[in-house]
Amino acid sequence: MPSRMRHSKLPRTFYLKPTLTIAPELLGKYLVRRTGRMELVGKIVEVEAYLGELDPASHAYRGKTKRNEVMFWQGGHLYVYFTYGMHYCCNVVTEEEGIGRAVLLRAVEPLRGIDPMKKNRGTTVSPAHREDLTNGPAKLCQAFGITELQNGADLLGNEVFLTKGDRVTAEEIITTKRIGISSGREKPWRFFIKGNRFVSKTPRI
DNA sequence: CGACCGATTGACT
DNA sequence: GTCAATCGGTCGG
Repeated sequence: MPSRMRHSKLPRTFYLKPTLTIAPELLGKYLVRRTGRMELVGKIVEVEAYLGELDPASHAYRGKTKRNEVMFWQGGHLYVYFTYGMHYCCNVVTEEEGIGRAVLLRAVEPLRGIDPMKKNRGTTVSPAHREDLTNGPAKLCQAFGITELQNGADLLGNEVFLTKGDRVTAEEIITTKRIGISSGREKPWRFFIKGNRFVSKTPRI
């Protein structure tokens, strides 16, 4: 595929579909982060869907609050939250305005800007293990310089956005239960690319 | 207001 | 395998 196709920004309509349709479609898409002259790019390899009022594990389960209000914006915005007193995680907001649903980005494969990603992650990252840069939701936010300042960012803007990326076939997609939650455990709403070494570690169930 | 805990990570036994 | 870090959100009193 020509590079200009892979790097064409996803349109608003992509984000307005049902969340469980969008989640697996996000696999293979490129996450692009621009800061000044720097451009960081990673291919999305693992995601989880959070279905608002239908989902006790979702921040939006009990309705809109100051913290989760971005989840209720129109699809195609970035919802960033702070957790464990030290980590940020980012989500792609989905569906129409007023519906509190989103897809958590759990892991990406670094494609461009590896050195600045290493710098953002700090010296604890071994150079021998490139996957340690972005194989977890908080790791990828740190590597991409995503913080509360990017909460509410429009994915049709130029600060952070998604592009068409690489084609991923249905046969390459594995569906499992979600990770690290205490309610809604049974829902098979985690999706990742089979065999990709940048997928986060799966704990025993 | 106090207590509990989290869509995690990294260090350590 | 276990566990501390570290603080905002949430809920009960």
